[in-house]
Amino acid sequence: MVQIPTTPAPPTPPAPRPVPTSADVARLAGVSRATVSYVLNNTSAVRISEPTRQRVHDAARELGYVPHAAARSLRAGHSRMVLMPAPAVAAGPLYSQFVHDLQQALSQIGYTVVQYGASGMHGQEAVRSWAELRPVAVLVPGNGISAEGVAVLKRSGAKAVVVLAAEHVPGAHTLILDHADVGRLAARHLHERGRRRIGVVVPVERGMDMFSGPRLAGVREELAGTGAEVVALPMAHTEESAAELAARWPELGLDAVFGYNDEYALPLARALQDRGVDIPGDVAVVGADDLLIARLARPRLTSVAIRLPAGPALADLVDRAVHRPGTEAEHPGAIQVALVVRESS
Amino acid sequence: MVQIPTTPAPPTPPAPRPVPTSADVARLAGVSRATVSYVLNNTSAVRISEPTRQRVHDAARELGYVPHAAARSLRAGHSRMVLMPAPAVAAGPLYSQFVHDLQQALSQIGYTVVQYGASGMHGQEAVRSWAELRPVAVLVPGNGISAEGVAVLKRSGAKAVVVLAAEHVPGAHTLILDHADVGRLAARHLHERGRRRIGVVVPVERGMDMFSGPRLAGVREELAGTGAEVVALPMAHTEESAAELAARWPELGLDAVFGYNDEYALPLARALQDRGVDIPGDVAVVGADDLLIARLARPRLTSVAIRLPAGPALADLVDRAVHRPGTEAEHPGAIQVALVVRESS
DNA sequence: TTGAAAGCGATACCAT
DNA sequence: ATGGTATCGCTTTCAA
Repeated sequence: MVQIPTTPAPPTPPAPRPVPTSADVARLAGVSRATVSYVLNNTSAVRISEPTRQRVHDAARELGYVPHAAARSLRAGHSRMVLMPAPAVAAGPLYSQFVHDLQQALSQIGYTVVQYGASGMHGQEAVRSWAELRPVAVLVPGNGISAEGVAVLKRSGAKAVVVLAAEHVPGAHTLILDHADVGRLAARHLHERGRRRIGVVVPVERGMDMFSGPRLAGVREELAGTGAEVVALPMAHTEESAAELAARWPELGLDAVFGYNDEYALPLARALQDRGVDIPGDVAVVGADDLLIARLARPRLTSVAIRLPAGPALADLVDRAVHRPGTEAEHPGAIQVALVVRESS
Repeated sequence: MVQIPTTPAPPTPPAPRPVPTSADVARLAGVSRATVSYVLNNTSAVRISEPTRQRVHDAARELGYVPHAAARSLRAGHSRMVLMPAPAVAAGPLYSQFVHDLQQALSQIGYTVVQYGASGMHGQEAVRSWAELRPVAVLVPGNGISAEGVAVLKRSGAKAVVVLAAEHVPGAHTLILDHADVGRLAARHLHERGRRRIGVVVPVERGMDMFSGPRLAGVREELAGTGAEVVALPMAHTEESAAELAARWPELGLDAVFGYNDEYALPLARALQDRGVDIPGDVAVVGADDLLIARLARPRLTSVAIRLPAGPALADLVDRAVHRPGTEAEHPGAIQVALVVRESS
């Protein structure tokens, strides 16, 4: 038998029938692509006869036609996409709720929220990958963007850049949230209650240092010069890690602890109680984020509440910024941070 | 002065300098668009002289050029985007961690995960809006998609559709997770412990019924014909709602409660204890999701653990499906659901 | 080594 | 009432 060498007999894989385009619909309906576009978009500026409409709709349904968003927005020159880079750390309850509310609110007014998970990129590289998607607005949670980054986004067509950061970022609508304030508030409170050797939980989970760093720094800053001592306490978000830390308590000799977070403070408080430490008698405990679990603990946990902006308000800010690209430096104001004193301190 | 009538003097709005394109870069560098593409993509099939490279790079930097992802993937005919519709409800800790891990794992192997927040759409309408983005794979958490939906996605170019649902969805890789099983497991356990009047917390938050319905049904089903009674207990995720429910306890006369979730079970357990109810003496409590807080409660909370697939494993499944579009009906198997007995029951 | 040009899919102007 | 066609930004043959 003779093998034909030139044509290696293409194995003809399952023949993945190509994705239908508007041209296919037009062909099947016996009309032009323009007509297809008119019909499917209900263009009011042009009248299409009812029979034609029907034929187009039938053809589209038969082929299972779905328009191509990229092609559409390429042609249109804009999109209604609001991009939020997904955080490097698994979202806590506070942030999950925040994103969810914002998403709802933005959907209401016609935007599409996209959480973009591009882990492993940093700084300008990350910013550029966001800009490639040409979002109409970008909402950055955390200090991951600089003034230059904002400029890149703006030049790429973003009408609004909203940043949640400790300091104002030029060109962006900055929601000021300085995690050092959280630490300061907790430290001041503990100091006022007469505590002088204060531990600060520092999560060992990587990516968390973005928040834990400033919080610890805030505590240190607040207590500088008061004679009070500050001890950093590395801890993982597990029962075991909390138990180990509690086991070392006698040698640490602390009379208070800022637990970074309600989610870290609580396991530690539990572990301490299990070893016979009285809260707040022997050790005062303060958490943060004011989660529901803080209220469920016994004693109820004192916590630093962070009042993130409500979804509709933030959505409205984005919407206004999109319509008035001029108002760049509008300061939406600082985020409220407040101590909620309960029984643990 | 003579006005040229054909040009109606475009009002020239604030002149938002148009977004620079590769053509602009080419112009500034004095080369063709092709050369720009070669240089910026480091095309190996073609050699560009070092001086030219430099000029192109300089021009790109000067203009702040960022490539247009939509145009790129339109031309390429494919993308590496894995789309996950954002759930209608704020994500709990279990799901947040799951998404985060999966995102990390997919990023490792070159995919981009996008959580798409298109609230307010349902069924086929929602599916079509996902298909418009032409993702290479779609991962649907929950029963929000049918066999027809999968077909639409596949026809739109999706190589893999992974579904987390109670029943196998034809055409998709289905990870079977029947929330009724969660209810069944809890119910069986409580019945074995001799409980006969069993309450089931049903979250009032909207969107939650997607999971609470099956869980309640599972409890009912498991106890059908045993003579045990089942009482649905509407409750919000707040301390107050839990307290109200606890206040009605005497008239309810229940000896056990399945709390839907650790996050609902715990506030209720607390409220009951506050009213002098002994756990598990008077009332047995079972939660679900096996969160850390279940272990922190006193007594420690019995919980139904749901072992979601690990990020890397699932990422690998997606990757294989993308490369072998044929293996459509591969069953990744059911998700493990297991009771973790602690002290509350 | 570089450039001209075709085309990806959809839309909107201008004719017919 | 429809159709032809230029265009959006980019990649990639094919020629030069």
